[in-house]
Amino acid sequence: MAGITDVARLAAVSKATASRALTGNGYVAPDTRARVRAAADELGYTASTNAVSLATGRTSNIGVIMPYANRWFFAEVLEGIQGALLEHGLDLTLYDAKPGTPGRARIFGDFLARKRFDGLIAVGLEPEDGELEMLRRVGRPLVSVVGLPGATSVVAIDDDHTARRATEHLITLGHRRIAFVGGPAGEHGANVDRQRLRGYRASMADAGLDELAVHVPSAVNLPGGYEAAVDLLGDARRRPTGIVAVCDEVAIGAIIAARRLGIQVPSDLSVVGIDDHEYAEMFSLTTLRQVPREQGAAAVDMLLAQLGGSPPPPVEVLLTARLIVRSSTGPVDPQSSAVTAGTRLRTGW
Amino acid sequence: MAGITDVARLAAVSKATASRALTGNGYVAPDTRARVRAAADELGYTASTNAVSLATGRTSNIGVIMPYANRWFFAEVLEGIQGALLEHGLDLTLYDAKPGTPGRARIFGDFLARKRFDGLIAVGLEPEDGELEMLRRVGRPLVSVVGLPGATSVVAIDDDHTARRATEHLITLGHRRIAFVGGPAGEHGANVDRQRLRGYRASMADAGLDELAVHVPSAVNLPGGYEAAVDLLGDARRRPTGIVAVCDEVAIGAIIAARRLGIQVPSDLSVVGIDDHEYAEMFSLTTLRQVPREQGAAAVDMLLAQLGGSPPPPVEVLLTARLIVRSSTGPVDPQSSAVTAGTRLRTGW
DNA sequence: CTTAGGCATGGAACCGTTTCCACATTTCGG
DNA sequence: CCGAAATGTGGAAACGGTTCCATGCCTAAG
Repeated sequence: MAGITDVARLAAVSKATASRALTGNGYVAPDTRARVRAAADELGYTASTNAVSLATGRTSNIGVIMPYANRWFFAEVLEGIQGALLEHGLDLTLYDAKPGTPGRARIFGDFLARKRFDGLIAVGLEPEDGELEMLRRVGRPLVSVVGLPGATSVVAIDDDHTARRATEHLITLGHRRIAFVGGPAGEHGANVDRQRLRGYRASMADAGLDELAVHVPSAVNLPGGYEAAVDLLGDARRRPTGIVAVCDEVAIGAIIAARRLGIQVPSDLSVVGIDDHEYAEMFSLTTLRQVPREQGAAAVDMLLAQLGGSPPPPVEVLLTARLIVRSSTGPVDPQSSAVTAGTRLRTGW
Repeated sequence: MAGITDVARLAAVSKATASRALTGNGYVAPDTRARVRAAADELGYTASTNAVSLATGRTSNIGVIMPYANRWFFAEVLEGIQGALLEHGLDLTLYDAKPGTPGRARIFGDFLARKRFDGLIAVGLEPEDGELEMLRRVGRPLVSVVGLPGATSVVAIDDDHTARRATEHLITLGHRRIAFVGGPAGEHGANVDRQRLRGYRASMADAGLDELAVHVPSAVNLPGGYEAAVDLLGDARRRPTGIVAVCDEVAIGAIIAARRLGIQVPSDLSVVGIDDHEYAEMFSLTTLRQVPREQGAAAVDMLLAQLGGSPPPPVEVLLTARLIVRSSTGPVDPQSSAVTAGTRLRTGW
């Protein structure tokens, strides 16, 4: 492998000059620079990142820590981050810190301590124990996408408000019996889900519908939404006319459940989600669109700003989700409450 | 930040001894080692990875390059790799090389050339132009999960064989009109998809059913499968009794389409997929299970083996997919071919 | 009782850059 | 025309580790 010494020799200059010519720091005569460049090209020279980092103290690498890499939101954010970093010529090191695993402890204990990065982006991280403190102790700029509220600069949508708008959308359409499907049972579960639930409750309360508010917890994915909806919709007497789902996957699960139970969407049941998942269109799902990819890119921008200037006070960027009306929601049908068809699960598809 | 010099001073030994004590290379008296360890702990010492890499030539980092990070297969493989690396204390740098993007060119041109890793895992990579040559020129051990056949060590399932078994499963159940849904139109599309199509065709030919073989191309995802199946199933006369889908997502799309068209699964239509996607169970999908997570872990093992000893000849590890029979497939129903219900799309859900 | 070899340690070179500092040469305002 | 500032270059010192080599001691084999 050709080193800068080789380049310098070939260009007949000193290492120092070669370095200046290639990095652009300091004075170099134009033709000298050209000669060095040519030599570098000829030798196929690429600076050793390790040596550069050691000398400058700057890795050109950003760490990304998230609890999952295989869920829609996280995967999309990851792609957004990756794309933005790519443009800046920065590498990305991924830390997949699954809650409650021994691996997670190692990540916080060992991996982060290596400081292989100039800055860190935490996505949807809900710190346990002393994890927040450990993040802090790393001593690198930290930006988060969802989560770590107050502790760092954050980019996210306003989950409370978004759930409110989803609920209001149904209320405006005349719905009163509106259930919230998905998310945490009790005090557990992700912050995001709890906030959305809170937004739903607030919205119901504002409309004087406290009494009718119902929360059906579920796993936050398609099968979870399906099962919860089967439960909820199976009993015709407590069946709502509208469902606010904690996210699109749950909403789609609910739609599939409704379909299986012979309940027509939207004439018998309106369903609204949050996300605008890649499947939303296929299921004609009305939803509040967020674009995780943009959130990832925004986080990169914020981080880079911090890497440049002095650390700004923690900033909170709240993006607004846009309501995308498709045909999973509609006005409440005065007839529909009489419908009793399909209360029993049919078997098979 | 405490350096090894500080540790050495505190433990009253030389840098050399401190290094040996901490890395475990070379002779160190037990009590000296203990003293150094204690000093390191007290100072909260963590070796600078850059300095270590520079001195040893070993980054403790593995690069992973894949065209997508947000598709089921890729995300699962990624988690498998991450988990395995975590156990070995290795970091993971992710390169998301989307086909045909300018970013991809930069990744191959600049990013990989930095050699920030000891080895590289390519997942489902289909090299364009001189990309294979560029990968080679990086000069680091390379293992791939799916793709790069022959060029490197590979771990994958035998797609041809797997599709064959899926097809044979339906044939054994008495099906004759079996269509293949999903994948490439013409010569384009992913290698994997082409191989599966080939396996299907071969199996049909073996059973003397060449004439009945039908391929309906589609985007390789849920909506793609849905649309293709609506087309295929819409016309009762050319409707098959069985569908082999290129993957589970497409299969599920087809099941949803069938359901929407009023076609009963499995009595009117059997559907078999490949993957055992996380949604497969919910849809009672019969499928050939592959476990991408294991493939990722296996790739890590192979790579680590290469990093240790001398490079072995390219090895091909073909995993066997297991047939998981659920209730989306069943014996062909002699009555069912007479069924004509639901040929027209109903609107709404 | 030698002496070869294992054990334990420290000094110094080295990994491949960047950058500080010193020095020389221009350029330019006054 | 002169001195200061700007420009251009090279030597050498970092950056923070690992490892080669030399040294000295101790043990055990011959």
